[in-house]
Amino acid sequence: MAATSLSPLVSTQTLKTVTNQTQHKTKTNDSSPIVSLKHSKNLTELRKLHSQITKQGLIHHPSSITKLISTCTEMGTFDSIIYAKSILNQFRKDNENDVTLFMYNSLIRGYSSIGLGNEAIWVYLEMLSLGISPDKYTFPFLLSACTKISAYAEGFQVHGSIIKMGFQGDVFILNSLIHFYSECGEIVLGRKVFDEMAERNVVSWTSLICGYARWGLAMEAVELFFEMVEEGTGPNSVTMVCVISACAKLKDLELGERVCRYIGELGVKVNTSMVNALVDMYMKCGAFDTAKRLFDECGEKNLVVCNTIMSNYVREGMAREALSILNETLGQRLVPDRVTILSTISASAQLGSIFWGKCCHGYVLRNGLEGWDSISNALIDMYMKCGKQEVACAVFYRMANKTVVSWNSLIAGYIRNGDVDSAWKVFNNMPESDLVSWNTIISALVKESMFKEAIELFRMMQSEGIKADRVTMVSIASACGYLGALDLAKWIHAYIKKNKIPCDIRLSTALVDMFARCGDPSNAMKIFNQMKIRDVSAWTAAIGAMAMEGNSNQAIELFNEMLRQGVKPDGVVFVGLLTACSHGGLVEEGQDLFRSMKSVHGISPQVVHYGCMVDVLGRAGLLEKALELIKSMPVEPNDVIWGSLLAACRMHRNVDMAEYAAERIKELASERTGNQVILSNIYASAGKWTDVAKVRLQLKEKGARKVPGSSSIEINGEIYEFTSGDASHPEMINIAPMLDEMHCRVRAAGHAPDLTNVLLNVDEQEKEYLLGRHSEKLAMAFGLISTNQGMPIRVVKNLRICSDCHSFAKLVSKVYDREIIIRDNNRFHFFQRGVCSCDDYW
DNA sequence: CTAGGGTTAG
Repeated sequence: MAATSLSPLVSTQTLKTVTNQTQHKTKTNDSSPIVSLKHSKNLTELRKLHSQITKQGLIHHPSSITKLISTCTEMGTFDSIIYAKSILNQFRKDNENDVTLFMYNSLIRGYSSIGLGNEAIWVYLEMLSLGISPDKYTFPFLLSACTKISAYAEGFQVHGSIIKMGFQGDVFILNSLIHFYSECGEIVLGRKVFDEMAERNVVSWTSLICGYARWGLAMEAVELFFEMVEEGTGPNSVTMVCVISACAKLKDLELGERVCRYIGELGVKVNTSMVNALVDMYMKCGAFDTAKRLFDECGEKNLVVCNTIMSNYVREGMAREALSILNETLGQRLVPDRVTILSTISASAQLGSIFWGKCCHGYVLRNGLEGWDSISNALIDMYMKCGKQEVACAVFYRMANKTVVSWNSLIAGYIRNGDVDSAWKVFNNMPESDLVSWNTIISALVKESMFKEAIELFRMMQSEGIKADRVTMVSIASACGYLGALDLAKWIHAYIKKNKIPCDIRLSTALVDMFARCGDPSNAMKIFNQMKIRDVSAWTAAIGAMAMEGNSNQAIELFNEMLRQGVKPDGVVFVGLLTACSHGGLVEEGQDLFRSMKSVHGISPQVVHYGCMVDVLGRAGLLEKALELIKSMPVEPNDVIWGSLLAACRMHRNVDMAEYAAERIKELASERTGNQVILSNIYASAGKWTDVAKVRLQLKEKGARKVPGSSSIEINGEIYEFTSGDASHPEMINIAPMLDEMHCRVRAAGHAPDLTNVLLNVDEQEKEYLLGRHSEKLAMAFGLISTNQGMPIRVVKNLRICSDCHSFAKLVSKVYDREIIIRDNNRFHFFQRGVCSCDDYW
């Protein structure tokens, strides 16, 4: 008949005709126009048809309603499913006894397909209330609904009903159960269902493999795959996609290629999804070339594979490559979606390209993508990285649904742009902070040298119930290292062990560095020796530990061992090495190493390396040689280089060369004030007070002040800080008498104050007083009264120790029979029985 | 009933 040949895109006019023709048959005959409309994609037409027929009161047959409903639900759009529900509601009002199970099954499936799992469950409950029992088709739909909204409790109840109703032999239903449990993270329960199945098919295996892969049990997923193949179940392309993505997660290329051999052997159909999974795996395993080749080989690309390769490039920091893929995507006339744009925004952020960033933002606005929070979050990040704080804020404040990530991106952005105050304000005002928020702010404090505050925040974070991870601990270890607080260091190490925080190469390296800076090289080396993999940074930390201790030979030995193990040196490790040489006075070795940089390792020495060499030569008193080296530099020497020479001149009291170096610094019009301070020290040492006054005046004009000397000491886990001449310290009542006593006893032992270390041109008595109140002396005094005999005293000083404090500390160690350890900004000084480990050479 | 691409901190 004519009705059955209706095309899906039939005109309204035709519809009317057809409807009129078949009116009288509708009541009794199932072959109504509705049947042919099943393939219609047009809801408007369906609506018209439906209202027309109902207006005439013609449709009352349950099977016609059923077909109408299933037609709607198969369209799978939001509107069509809502419409199907309204048809059912209307029908039920008049003919409650005629509603069928099939109608409900259709609706449950429909709601589930558009993600409205809750509605699906409500429809199911309504069905039960009408006394209609579910059948074997109901449960997969229902479980899929529960899966979509992670309705664990409901799904669990459904499982109960399945058993009660005796459906536990149905493969379809059990597969849905496995899928449900796997998605909800209850992989053990999924496995149980799987194990108890009498017969399994590909979907059973695949669902479980996917579950394992999704929840980080990638190895189990791959093993299950091999088991499946062994048992004789052939994988399909879905299985392959899952297992390949598991290999990608494992970053195991060899395993991935082994898995891939089955594609050919078992004749699995290769589709675009599989190509995509393969490209992703090769990228994640670092085989960019293979991935790119595979990508290039599939002539017609789909959007997903373009997105895959792009996002991988972005993640690896290869923004240029990502943008070239975008070009190709557009060339294929593919329309970028929000994932494409997300990667493009990140690429723009990486390049700091405000041009690309603005293009993206425009595209987002034109296509109404700003409602996706991840897009807006990426925009905030991008504008921050391009230095456009105001625009980033504007995007942030326009967001209707800000997430933690939005707030975190804002905080990180402020910090990147040096506005720690704003970051702090945002952090305190955000509705809920997560681990990332805390890590961001803690690492910012460390960068700002606010170490005590960083540790305080770490403690606060724990009292808020947020568990630290290895990122937190890297920051905290580094803060502790700068504080030189050994007890805290040991506590941190124990904390990591106790809380089973996984120690990756970064954290281990941070711990090595921490113990090194806290003056515990043996613990530093213990951790270093336990490391399974060591990169250049790890070796550098260990070498630094030896350098700080003044154990230069061991530092060089470590370096040689590193080379033997095939680790390629970089510029940074040479800084540590050359520093070690200068501390140990190893001129020959330093020169050899310096030369080997270019000739053996192909590393061109940077300005900083020349600076180290000037130190090496200068500290050995080879001032002329140092000057020669500076003059031979291929690049223009900067203020740091001249500053090193200046420092050497100070040590060897060569005023003429010091003045020459100072002239060069002045020529460079440097903003750095440290050199001026050194210069004024030299003049002061030489007794040229008028010159000192001149330099200090220059400093004043620039608005700079000498960094106040400060020392810290850790007593019973508490860190006490002292600044030079600070009389207001709460502990001063106890410290002052102790200090007096120390001065008396030390003077009796032959100490004469070295007044040249005092800058200010004040009278002799005043100078002596100021010198006697240097921060390291205050800390030493406090250490003596707060610790028991036999306990070493550990002090950390922010500047280089002055020569008076150095000889003072030597005598204190002798008179009081105490081991005194002072870490200045350069190295460790171990004072024992009147001698220092640096041999008075620093 | 089963599948693939995504933002933030170090």
